Amino acid sequence: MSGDREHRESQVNCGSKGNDSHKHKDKHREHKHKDHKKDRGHERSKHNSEHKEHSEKKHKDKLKHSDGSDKHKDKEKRREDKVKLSHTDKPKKEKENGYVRHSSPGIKSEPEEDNGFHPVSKHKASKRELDDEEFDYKPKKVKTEHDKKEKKRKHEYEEEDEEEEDIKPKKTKDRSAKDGKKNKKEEEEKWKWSCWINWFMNTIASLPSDFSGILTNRRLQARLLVSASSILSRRWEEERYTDGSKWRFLEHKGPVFAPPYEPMPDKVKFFYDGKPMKLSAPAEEVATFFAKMLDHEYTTKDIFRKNFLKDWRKEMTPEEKSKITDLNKCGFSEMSSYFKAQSEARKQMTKEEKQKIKEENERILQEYGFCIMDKHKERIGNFRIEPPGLFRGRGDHPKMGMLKRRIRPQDIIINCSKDSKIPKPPTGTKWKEVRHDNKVTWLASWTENIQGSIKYIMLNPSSRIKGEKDWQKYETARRLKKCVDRIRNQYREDWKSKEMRIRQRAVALYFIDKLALRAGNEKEEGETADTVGCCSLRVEHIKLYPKMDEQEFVVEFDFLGKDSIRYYNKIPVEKRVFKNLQLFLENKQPEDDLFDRLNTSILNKHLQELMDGLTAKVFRTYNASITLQQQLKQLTCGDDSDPAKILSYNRANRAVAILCNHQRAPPKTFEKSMQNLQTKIDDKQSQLSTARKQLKSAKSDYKASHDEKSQKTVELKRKAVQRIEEQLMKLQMQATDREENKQIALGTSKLNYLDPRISVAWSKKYGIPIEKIYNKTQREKFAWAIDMAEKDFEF
DNA sequence: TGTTGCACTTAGCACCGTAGAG
DNA sequence: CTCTACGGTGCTAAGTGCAACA
Repeated sequence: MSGDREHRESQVNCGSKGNDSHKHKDKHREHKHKDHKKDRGHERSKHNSEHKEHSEKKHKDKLKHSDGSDKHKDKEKRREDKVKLSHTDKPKKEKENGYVRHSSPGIKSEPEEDNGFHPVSKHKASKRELDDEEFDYKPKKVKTEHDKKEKKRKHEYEEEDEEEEDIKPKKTKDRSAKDGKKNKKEEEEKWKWSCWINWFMNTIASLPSDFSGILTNRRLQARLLVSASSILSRRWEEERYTDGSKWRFLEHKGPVFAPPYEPMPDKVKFFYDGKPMKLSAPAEEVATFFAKMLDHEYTTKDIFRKNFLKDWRKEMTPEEKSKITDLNKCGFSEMSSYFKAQSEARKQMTKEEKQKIKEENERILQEYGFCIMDKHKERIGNFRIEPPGLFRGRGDHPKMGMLKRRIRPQDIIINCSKDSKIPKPPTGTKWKEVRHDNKVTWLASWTENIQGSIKYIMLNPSSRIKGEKDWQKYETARRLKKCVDRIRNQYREDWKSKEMRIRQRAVALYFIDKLALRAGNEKEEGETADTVGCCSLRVEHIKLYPKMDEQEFVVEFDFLGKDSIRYYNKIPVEKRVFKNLQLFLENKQPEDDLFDRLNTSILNKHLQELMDGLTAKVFRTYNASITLQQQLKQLTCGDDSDPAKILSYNRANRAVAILCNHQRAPPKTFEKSMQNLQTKIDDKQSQLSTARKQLKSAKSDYKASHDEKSQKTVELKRKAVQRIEEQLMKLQMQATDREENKQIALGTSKLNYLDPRISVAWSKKYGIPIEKIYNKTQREKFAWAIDMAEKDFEF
C-alpha cells in the first residue's frame, strides 16, 4: 500500500529548478509602469471588460483535468499531474494571530455582501492599456483608520477582556453549569468553571493520601471547593496577561522518549554483495530504517538513496564504511520480511495481549500526557519525542532519505515554572537546559537535524491557551469583515498607482483575497521542495490569456503550493489587473519573481496599516468563514431531512475546501467502495418496492376484512416502507457526498479556517445534533464555541 | 533593509480500531 | 464470528509572521 498516493497529481518531477538565478529583484528596476507595451495578446481589447468573474463557481465545479497546453519552455520542470482542481474563484482568507477585539456577539454589519466576490466593478474599462491616468491618483489613504492607534497589539489581552469583563466573579456554585440560557458571557464562564472544578477535583485526588484522607468528608470538600473557587475564579479572570506572558504556573513530567533500538536477531541477516554481513548496532539500526521502507516508492528515488547512503555511512565503523559503498549491493530483504512478519504477529495477538498494550499506553498517557498550566490540567499535544528514522519530505525534497537522528535527553530543553516540580530526565542523563520562560507556550523543545529547526512539545488544541488563540484568530477575521470593503477599494485604487511596488502589492493582495492564496514567504533554495505562495510566484507560474473561450483577461495559475500540492486555476480577472500582470512580466525570465518588488513582510506591513492585526493569512480565514456562512444560508432548507441538511453542510464545507485548495489523494479503495455503495442502494430500492407491494396488499386485505389484525399489518407495513425510504435516502445522500468528496479534504478547513461558531449556530438553528458535524476531538477543540454560540450567531 | 531565529499554525498521510456487512 | 471499509488519531513536515539582529 503505501506507495502510490504520493504521486498524486501534484508532484512535480524533479526538474531542475535549480536555477539559482533568481533574486534579481533589482534588475528589473526599470520598469516604468507607464509604458505598457507588451500586450502580448494582440487585440487591445477595446471592449469594456465586463468581468464575468465568478461566473461559474458553484460548489460543483471543482476538479478537472489539466490540459497542459502550452508549456513553458523554461526549465523542464513539468509536472505530470493530471488532475487538478480548478476552482472557481471565490476568495478566502485566513488569519491567525489576531488580537481579539470585542467579540461582540452579533455584529452583523454587512449582510453578506462579501462573499468574497468582489463587486467586480463595472468600471467600464474605458481606455485601453492602463488607463491609469484617467483616474485621479490619490495618495492612498493608508493611515486612515482610527483603529490602528487605539489598539496596540500589546493590549491584546486586555482587549479580550472586554468580553470577559462582564463576567463578574459570579457566584461560586457550579450551579451555573445547569440552568441554561444565560447569555454568552455566562456561558463562557461556565466553561471556565467546569475547567477549574475539574482541576480542583484532580488536585484533591492527587494529594498525598494522608492529606486526602482529611478530604474524604464530602461536606468539607464542598466547602473547600466553594472558598477556593472564589479565590481562584478571580485569578482566572485575571488570566489575560498584559505583559505578553502566557502562563504563571506550568508543571509537567517531560517528554516520553522513543524506545531504544533492539538489535536484530542473529538469524536475520543483512547481505552485501550477496554475502551475509554482520553490522554494528548503529549501522544496523539505520539499515532497518531503510528496510522498513523498502516497498515505499521513494526508496527508488536517486536523491533518497544518495542521501541515505551518505548518512548511513556516517554511522558505520571504519571497516563497514570501507566495505559498503554501493547501495545497490545491499540486501535488506531478510530484514524487511522480518518486520513484515512482526507486524503480522502484532495483528495476530490475542485480545488480552492487545488489551495489555492498550493499558500500558493509557498509563503513559495519564502520566506524561497532561500538564498543569495555571490551575488547569491540560492535555499535551505531542508528548512523545519523534523517533529516529529517515526523513521523508513532501514533494521533491532535496533532503529526502537523510537520517533523522535519535533525540536524547541532553538534546532537550525543558520549559516549566520555577515553582513547579521539575521533570526528571531518565536515570543517568541530563536535560540540555531547564528554563522558565513564560513568554512562550511550549513545554519542551529540541533542534532537529535535517533543517536545523526547532521542534516543540505544546498543548493539545482543546487547551485553554490554544482555544483562546483560536478564538482571537476568528475575531480578527471578523474585524476584517468590517473593513474589507474599504481595503478592496483601496487595492483597486492602487492598481493605478505610479509606483511599481504599490501596484505589485495591490495585485498580490487581490490574489490573496480573491483566490485565498497563501502569503508566500521566501524559502531557502535547495533546502526544501520548490513550492511557492503569492508573493513568491514566479513568471513561469502564470499564463495570461487576453481571451479564452468566452472570457477575457484570463489568468492561468499552475504552481506547487504548501506540501507540494498543485494549485491549478484559470480565472478571469479585471482588465486592470491583467494589464498590470503584463507589465510585471516584461523582460523577465520564467524563473524570475513575478512580484519582484514585493515580499511578505512588505505586504504585511501594509496590511497592518490598514487594520490592526491584519496579515495576509487573515484573508484566508475570513474568506473561508464567510463562504461557509453564506453557503449554509444558501443551501440549507429547513424542510429537508436531517441527512439532507448534513449534506448541505458538507457541501458548504466543500466549497471552502475548494477555495482553499485542500486536496487529498483519492482513497485507494474509492472506486470499489463507491460500487459497494451503489449495490446497497440498488438492493434498498428493490426492498422498497417489495415493501410497497406488501403495503398495498395489506391495505386491500384490510379493506376486505376490516379486522383489527389486518389494520395492524397495514400500520406495520406503512412503517416499514417509511423506514426503507429513509434508509434509501440516507444511502443516496452518502453516495453523493462521497462522490463529491473524492479528492477534496474537508478536515483542514474545518479544523483551521471555519469559525466553529458558525457551525454551532447552524446546528442549533436546524436542530442537528452537534455530534453529526463534529466528532469528539473536534468538539473538544471547539468547546469554547459550542458553549458560546447561539443559533443567531453571525460571523 | 535584509537576514535569521523562533514560535506557533496549518497540512496531508499512515495507521489502527471498530462498526457494520456478510 | 470474521472481514473490511471508514473515520479518527497521531505524526511530523511545511507554512506564516514577528522581532532581534546585522
